[in-house]
Amino acid sequence: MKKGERRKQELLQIAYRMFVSRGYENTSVDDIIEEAGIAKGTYYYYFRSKEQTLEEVIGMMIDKEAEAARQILTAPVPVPQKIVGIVTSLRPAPEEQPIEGALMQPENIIMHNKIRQRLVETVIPILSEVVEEGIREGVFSCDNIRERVRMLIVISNDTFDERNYTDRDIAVFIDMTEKLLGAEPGTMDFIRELIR
Amino acid sequence: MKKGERRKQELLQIAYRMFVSRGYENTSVDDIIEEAGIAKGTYYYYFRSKEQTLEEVIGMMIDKEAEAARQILTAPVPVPQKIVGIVTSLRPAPEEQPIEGALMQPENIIMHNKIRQRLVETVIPILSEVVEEGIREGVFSCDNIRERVRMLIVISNDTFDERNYTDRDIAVFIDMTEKLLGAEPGTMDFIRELIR
DNA sequence: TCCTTTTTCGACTATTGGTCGGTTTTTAAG
DNA sequence: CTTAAAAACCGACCAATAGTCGAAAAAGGA
Repeated sequence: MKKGERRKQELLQIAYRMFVSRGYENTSVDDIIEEAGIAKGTYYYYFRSKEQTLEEVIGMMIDKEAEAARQILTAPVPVPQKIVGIVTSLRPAPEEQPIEGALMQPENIIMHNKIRQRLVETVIPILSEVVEEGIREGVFSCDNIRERVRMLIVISNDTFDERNYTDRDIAVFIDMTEKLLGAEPGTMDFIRELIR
Repeated sequence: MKKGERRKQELLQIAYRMFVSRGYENTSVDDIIEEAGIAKGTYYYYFRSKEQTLEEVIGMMIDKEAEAARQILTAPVPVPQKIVGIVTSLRPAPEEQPIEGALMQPENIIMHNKIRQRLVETVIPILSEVVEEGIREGVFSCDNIRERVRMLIVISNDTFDERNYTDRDIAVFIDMTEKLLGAEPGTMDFIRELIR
């Protein structure tokens, strides 16, 4: 009765590895079952479809990211650093599986989008807490926190994810982050150091 | 020698209609050739692949959007209105083919992304001109125009595309647009009227 | 042991994007 | 008009792929 659970975890791990390294589209169910050494029927005993597998794999990833974010939440660092720390941790599995050259960016839009979508929803509340902390401390000053946090995530994603950003992109990002949260000019300048 | 060109345009039109109404993924090459009344070989005489068809279809759409944007560029309306006019025209084929309920949003990520990507590149220069015009007029005041314009497009897309936005989303969007371009508070308030 | 439930198997199906050799139609030159 | 090359077209065929299904093996009690 628990052998099944182990099997499922095993399949999830294999699928995770293959999805991340070769992309969701470029991984066939046959690939997965070959790697796992099982038959087609067994795979579909555990998953309703290939997409459901992706959904569960993403769930795993999200959980990990969220936990990392919550970790930062209680860390003894200044609020602006917390913000940036959480936001920059949103890049899906950067150190995890940077196998090969271009694997997470080009055609893997489906997975990428699904991750981003669910990540946003997960991280908004966490990030909102940090912003509220900053407001209490007087570092930030703004209303509509959740909406602003969402926008922060969006512009961060677009600026840094899968794309060559210039110094000017960074400058605008810093400027807008400060204005988004109502921080004093210069508050977020330290971002420049972190990136490069 | 021009019969071929007509055929190709016809196929492009059919593909466009089907991609938009049923989604790229949910449209098979067989669907297209059946609708067109031609054989498989003929289709592949005109297109290297299904994806190339999508690419060309998107090209058509982009051209239309870009022309509409350029139209607004020379229209006799205040600069802020121009900005909003162009930005809100970016939603791909809203009035064109709103067939069925959820057709452009759910799983059509691939097409959606490709459109967005190429649209951004096309519209940035046009929108930048408008912003420069606004700067000359004294309505706006900012540097790094292209980067800011890009960000404007991004936040606009995220706020209004495929998602339920609240009054607070709009408030934040207006606020950030003004700050992004260095406009006086209130300059962009008219957006509220346009939307609703 | 015997019956039930869980797990596994792999042959089979349907759909899909794409290929290929050959046939018909157009075009234009002689 | 004849004819040969070029353009356009055809549809059978192929390979890959997600997903199905009935049955067989394992595992678990009673």
